[in-house]
Amino acid sequence: MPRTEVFDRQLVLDRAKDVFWQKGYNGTSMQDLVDATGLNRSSIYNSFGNKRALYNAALEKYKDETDTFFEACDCTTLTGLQVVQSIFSNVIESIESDTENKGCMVMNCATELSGKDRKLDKWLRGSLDETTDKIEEYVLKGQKDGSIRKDESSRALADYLVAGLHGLRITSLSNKDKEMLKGIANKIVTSIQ
Amino acid sequence: MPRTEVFDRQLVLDRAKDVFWQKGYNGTSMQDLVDATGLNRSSIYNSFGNKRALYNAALEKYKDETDTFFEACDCTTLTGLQVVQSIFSNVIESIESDTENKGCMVMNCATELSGKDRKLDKWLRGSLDETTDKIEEYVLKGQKDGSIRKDESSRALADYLVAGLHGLRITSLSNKDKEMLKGIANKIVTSIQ
DNA sequence: ATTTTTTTGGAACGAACGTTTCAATATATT
DNA sequence: AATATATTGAAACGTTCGTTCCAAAAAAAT
Repeated sequence: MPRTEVFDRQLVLDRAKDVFWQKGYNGTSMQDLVDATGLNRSSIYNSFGNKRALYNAALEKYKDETDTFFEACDCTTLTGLQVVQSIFSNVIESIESDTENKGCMVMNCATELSGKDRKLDKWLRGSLDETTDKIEEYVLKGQKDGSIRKDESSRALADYLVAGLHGLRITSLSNKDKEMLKGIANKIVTSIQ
Repeated sequence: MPRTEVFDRQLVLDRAKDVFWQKGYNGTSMQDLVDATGLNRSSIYNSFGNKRALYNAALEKYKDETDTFFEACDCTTLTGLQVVQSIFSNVIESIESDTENKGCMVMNCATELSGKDRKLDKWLRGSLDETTDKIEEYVLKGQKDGSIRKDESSRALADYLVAGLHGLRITSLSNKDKEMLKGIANKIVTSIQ
């Protein structure tokens, strides 16, 4: 009996994600979202709740895609170290192609909104933990195959690598010199060998 | 002949800085600034121009204070490595005392506004270069006194250290576990020896 | 003390904000 | 085809936005 939504929910979320990603939460207006998604205001409110709920959904989608991105770097034929290396070089490539300087949406979220919303803070912490878990897997793999040093705990090395990825991304917002970025990444990766 | 300003310009800038630092540029309203500074709207516009000009002035003040903070870590009796170590431990202490999760105002600025304003982008790049210059001084000092490795260029090591500081700060927005942060910092510092 | 110049207080500006309302529309089900 | 139900379009909601205006107030210079 109901009339069904005429739009592609994932596509709309994707468009909303892009706007929030580029402009930030406070920098994005409802009108921006109407323009970007092509949806009417009512449809947005009816289908997603409000601005914040749409932001959360867009952020979640971003996170899912990042996870997929990371997983794509894993490959059974690679050593743990090589997986880590490929993550860093893929991040550098995505930095290079980020001509609008959007950066990482989760990091943007953390700098803009952390400490203001308990639930979001929890989400951010969970997101960081999940990313660290994923990286730790590759570290463990490397420690088993001998490509990564065993004198430091896999967790400590993963924490270090994740912080390194963060540092790389933030630095790249102000300086996109590829050789410099590759130098930083190389130094990070080398120090877990 | 003119009537003079009755407020302490530096104090007002300091209050404005705190608000922008905590809420971000887009998250701060003119009313917030009126409330925080105690100045009338007219006085703000008359003395600082507009919201953006006040933000720029507050950001500049923040940067100056950060530079002073870094310089305070330098001391003729310390080796270059020890200076770097003290910078990292001081940053961790300032992270610990940042209960509101304000983070670093320059990094907040970069994630929120980079890629949107040519002049600000240039400022951000200049700020990063200056910080890197400062750190490079300490690296050079360490390379001379033998506390820091000489097989890598002082610039490359400085780039790496600055990225590490960035990574540490971003990570701390989601996870304030001091032992973890100290572990990351220690690993960064160790890898320049 | 008067003049000159700038800052101040407070109201007001139009525009944009996030959100709500409601009638019109469209579609699965009956 | 008729009915029931959810989604749309468009206008409007009250609020807040950044900014401007202008008269009143104040202080240095005459």
